[in-house]
Amino acid sequence: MSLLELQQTLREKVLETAKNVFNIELGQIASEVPPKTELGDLAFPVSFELAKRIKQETGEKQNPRAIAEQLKATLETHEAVDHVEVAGAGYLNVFYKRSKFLAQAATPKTFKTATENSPKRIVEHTAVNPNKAAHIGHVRNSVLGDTFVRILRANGDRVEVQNYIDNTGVQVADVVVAFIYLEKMNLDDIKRLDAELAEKHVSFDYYCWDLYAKVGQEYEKNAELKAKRAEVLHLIEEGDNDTAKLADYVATRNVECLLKTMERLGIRYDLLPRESEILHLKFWAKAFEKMKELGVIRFEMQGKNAGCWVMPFDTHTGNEEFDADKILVKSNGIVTYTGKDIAYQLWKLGVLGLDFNYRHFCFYDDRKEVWVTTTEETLNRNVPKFGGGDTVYNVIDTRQSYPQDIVKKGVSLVSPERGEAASVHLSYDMVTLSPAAAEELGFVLSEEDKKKPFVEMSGRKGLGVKADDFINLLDEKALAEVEKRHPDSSKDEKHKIAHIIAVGALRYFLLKFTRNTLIVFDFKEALSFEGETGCFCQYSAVRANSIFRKLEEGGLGKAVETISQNQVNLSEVIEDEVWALITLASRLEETIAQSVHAAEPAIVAKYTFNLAKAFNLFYHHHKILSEENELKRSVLIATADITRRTLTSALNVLGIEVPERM
RNA sequence: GCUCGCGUAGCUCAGUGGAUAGAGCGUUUGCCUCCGGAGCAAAAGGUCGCAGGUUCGACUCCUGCCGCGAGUACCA
Repeated sequence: MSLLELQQTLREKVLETAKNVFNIELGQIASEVPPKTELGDLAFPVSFELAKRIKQETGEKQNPRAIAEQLKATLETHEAVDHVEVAGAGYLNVFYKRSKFLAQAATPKTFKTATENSPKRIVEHTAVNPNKAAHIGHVRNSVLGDTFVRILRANGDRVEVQNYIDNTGVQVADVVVAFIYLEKMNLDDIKRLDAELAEKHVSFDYYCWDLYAKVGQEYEKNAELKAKRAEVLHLIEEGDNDTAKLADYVATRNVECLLKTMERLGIRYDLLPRESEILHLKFWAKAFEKMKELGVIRFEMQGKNAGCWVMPFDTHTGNEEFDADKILVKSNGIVTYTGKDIAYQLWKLGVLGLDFNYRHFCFYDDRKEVWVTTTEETLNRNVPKFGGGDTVYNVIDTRQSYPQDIVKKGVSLVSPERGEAASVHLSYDMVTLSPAAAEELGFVLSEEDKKKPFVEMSGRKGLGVKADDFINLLDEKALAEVEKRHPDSSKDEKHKIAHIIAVGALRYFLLKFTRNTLIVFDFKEALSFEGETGCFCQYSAVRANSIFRKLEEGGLGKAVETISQNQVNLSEVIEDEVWALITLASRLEETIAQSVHAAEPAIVAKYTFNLAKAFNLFYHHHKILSEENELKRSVLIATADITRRTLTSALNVLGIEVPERM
């Protein structure tokens, strides 16, 4: 029986007793982990609630402690429970049978795995405009999304990962304007440039990063150039012309670069849905039709929105300056981004009534395939079934909460049976720079900016820490540390270890903050390998593993056997501190469930760190291999094994590997 | 104006209505006769923005206020 199941059984026992003894239907009751091991393993603060209910229903006043005493007996009948104590004003504290618990935990367990019938979750994340290199703010999105994907999988769900490519938007148009009018290049020139850059080991997306910043500055002083943007955008949207072909090349190359960057962090995708297909396959027309039919949107005959199709939004109150309704189709007949997004979301949920066509985009090194949408009918019959999620999670920053609310509402009006709950905006706050960090990067700040607590990163200004630059910095720093400790390892080995550490540092740094915390990026903190870091967690696991390298052959098996044969005697040997570690290490499954429920990856990150910390404490207090009492030694070995397995699993859920040594 | 988020130790942040509010960093002081010091231990540090309310019990829920941020485009 898993810990979760045990908790549920005990909860039900309490409910049952409340009904039988006091004739009270409690519905849901809370259980909690007591603040200290000495206080037990599971607590029910249920007697307070019961006392109130009894008074309400019978007028009889009962002491919560007396109520707890009566509940105590039934819980103690459970085979996994050692004893129950009534504490404080009426807490019901349950103590598990330590030996039985340990014997069971000593056998390795795996996560639930998804089957074809498991609910399908679609997670859309990354969605960097394909016109430049990704910066650290984009990485927060991807790491959050990717980690949530891993959390869902560990929870036994079926997951599809999408990275939306806005290949026909203004940001791509800006870079295309720059190529054509500033650099005076055509498609062949760009291809030549691309080859030259490759020789110089300059990434195409880095070149575009600078170009994008350059065109942003040019717009400021050149109105004529800025006018080109609308013209270029129109040509790109229309498709089937030289400008659109050039734009497609630029966007595709940037996507290729992006996928490489993300692969360095262990982040992968199943499908790249592109805006160009949403346009050309007329997804919007279909959604528009449905929305009109169902009366979800209305055509404004008068007022300032005359000639537009709008969706009423009643939770906001408008005034002269701001409108409460959201325009989906402009008076010139052009659909807004939010409109297109509703169509895309309907497709993700499988209720649009249209589908994309798909073609191969690329393979990862292990031959896992990435697909991209296309307009042409595909001959390939082995295309996976994309879309049609039971739940769709959109990882998008919090500034887009309003349009996301509109999308959610629009979709639920078109498909009430799916409702608003099927669309989840997994929102998060920005990664910004401290003014000092921005100046460190060589940016000249205005006096106004200098006074601010943080400066927003801006691709348009070229202000930001590029993802690859930062990963390189972490790689270098980690390599220097590895050199110090393992000068004799091979060069490949050292690089490999350094990179695992670098990825751990970056991912953990971005995951330890809860989603709605604004991160002010600090180089020193983000580059740290000490304290609450990924490295700390990896280090604990590596040390745990090194115990088992030194343990005699078959030592672990022998320890487990000793434990299962001596269950009765174990209780004396399992002291509180060791027991605290065993129970903590048994809570990964529960933590993952919580994390899914709250859509909050930071919960798993915090858990992992706490487990690593608890292991270090254990490690310093016990000499495991030299322990002379065989029974105690077995307990220590089993505890270390449970911990390292859980720690490794938890880190993997965070997308962090455990190196052989470090 | 309205909507949403935030305000907790010097700094950066955790904290499903429950027991004495916790970490990391920083500061001070200890710990390698070793299964790895990228570590461990101890000390100092708090009016949980303010004021009411609900509750047996509030950092947590409700109301009002103060401060900060974001959104509120016929941009994407």
